Amino acid sequence: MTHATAAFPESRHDHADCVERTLAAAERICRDRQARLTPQRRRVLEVLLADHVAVGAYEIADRLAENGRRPAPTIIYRALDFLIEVGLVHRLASLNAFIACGHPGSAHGAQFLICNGCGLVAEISDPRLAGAVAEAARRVDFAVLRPIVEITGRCPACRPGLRGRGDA
Amino acid sequence: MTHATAAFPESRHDHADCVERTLAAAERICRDRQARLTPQRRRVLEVLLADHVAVGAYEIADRLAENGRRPAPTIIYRALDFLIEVGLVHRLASLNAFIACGHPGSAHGAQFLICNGCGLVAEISDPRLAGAVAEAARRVDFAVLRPIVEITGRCPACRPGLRGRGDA
DNA sequence: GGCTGGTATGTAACGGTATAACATTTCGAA
DNA sequence: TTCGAAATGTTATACCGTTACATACCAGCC
Ligand SMILES: [Zn+2]
Ligand SMILES: [Zn+2]
Ligand SMILES: [Zn+2]
Ligand SMILES: [Zn+2]
Repeated sequence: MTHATAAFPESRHDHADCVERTLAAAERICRDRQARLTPQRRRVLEVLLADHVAVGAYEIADRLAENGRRPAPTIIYRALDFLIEVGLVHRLASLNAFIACGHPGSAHGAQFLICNGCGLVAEISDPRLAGAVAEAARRVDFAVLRPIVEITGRCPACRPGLRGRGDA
Repeated sequence: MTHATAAFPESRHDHADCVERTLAAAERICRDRQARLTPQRRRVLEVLLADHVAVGAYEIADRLAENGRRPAPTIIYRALDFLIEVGLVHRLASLNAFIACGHPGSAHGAQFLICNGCGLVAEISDPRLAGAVAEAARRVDFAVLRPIVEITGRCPACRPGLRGRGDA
C-alpha cells in the first residue's frame, strides 16, 4: 500500500511536503488557466491545507486574523468561490465547510469520507461509486449535474477495536 | 411502468391519494412506535407533503402562518427532529431543507435526485448505489455511519430535448 | 379529585452561515 | 498613461439553526 493511494493520510505522512506539492500544483494550475492565485486566495488555500480537516468560512477568517486584520466573510467566500471554481477546493455540504482538493489538476468526480471522531476528511475518486451514481440516475432518466457523496463515519484510527491492517 | 416505482412523480399522479396514504402510514408508524403524531407535527408533515419539493424550516413556518400564528423556528425544528427520528422526513444537506420520506415505515437507505429546474426531489433507494458506497468505504477500512447521496441535475420533464419514454 | 413527572409547546435571544450592495484599489493591457 | 476589468474592502442584511428558560398538556398515581 503506497502513501499516495491511502484514503486517510497517515499521521506520519510528510505533511510539509504534502502542502508544498499542493501549493506548487495550485500555482501551476492557475497559471495554465490564466487565473490569478493572489496572496489572499493563497492564504485561504494555505489555511485549508494546514491539516486534512474541513474548515468553515468563519474559522478561516479567524485563522487569518492571527497575522493581521480579520477579513470580512465576503472576502473569504470570494476566495473560496475562486478556489472551488479552479478545482483547488471542495465544499462539504453536510458540514458547511471547505477542504483542499486532494488531487487537484485532474478532472475528477469526488466523494468524501468524513470521520466524526477526529474530523479527518478523505477525498476519494472511486470510479465504481461514480458509476453507480451515474447508473442510478440514468435508470430514472435523470441528467446529473452535480453529484454529492459525503459519507460520515469512523476512520480506521478512530475505531476502538482497531487491529493492524496486515502489512505492518 | 407503474406509478409506485417511478422515481419522479408524474405530474398526473393522484397526489391527494399520495398524501392521504402517507398520512395514514405516518399515523400507523407513530402508533407502533408509541410516538405521538401531535397536531403540530402533523401540520409540519402536511406542509412537506403538499408537493414533492424540499422546503426549508422558515418556509414551513411561513406556510403554517397562513392559518394562525407563525410558529417560532424552534417549534418547526422540534417537529422536524421528531419526524426525522421516526423516519417520516429526510433532511437534504445540500439544500438546507426537508422533504417527506417517499416510503416511510421500511428501513431503507435513501438517495436523492434533486431537479434544479422544477425543484422536484425524487427519493430513490437503490441497493446497487448503496452497495457501491458501502464497498468504497470498506475498501479504505472506513465504518459508515451516515451516507449522504444528493444528486443535483435535471429531471426528465425539465430537459429541453425531452423525447417520449417509449411508453406513450 | 388532586399531586406529580414526563412530554410537548411557547417565547426570546442568540450564534453560525452566506449573500447583497456599493466603494475603492490593483493590475494588466491598449 | 489611461482605461476597463478584476480583485479587495466595508457595511448591512438575510437565512439557517440552537440555547435557555417558561408554560401547558397529559398520563399515572395517591
Ligand atoms: Zn478533489
Ligand atoms: Zn478519525
Ligand atoms: Zn404525490
Ligand atoms: Zn424538473
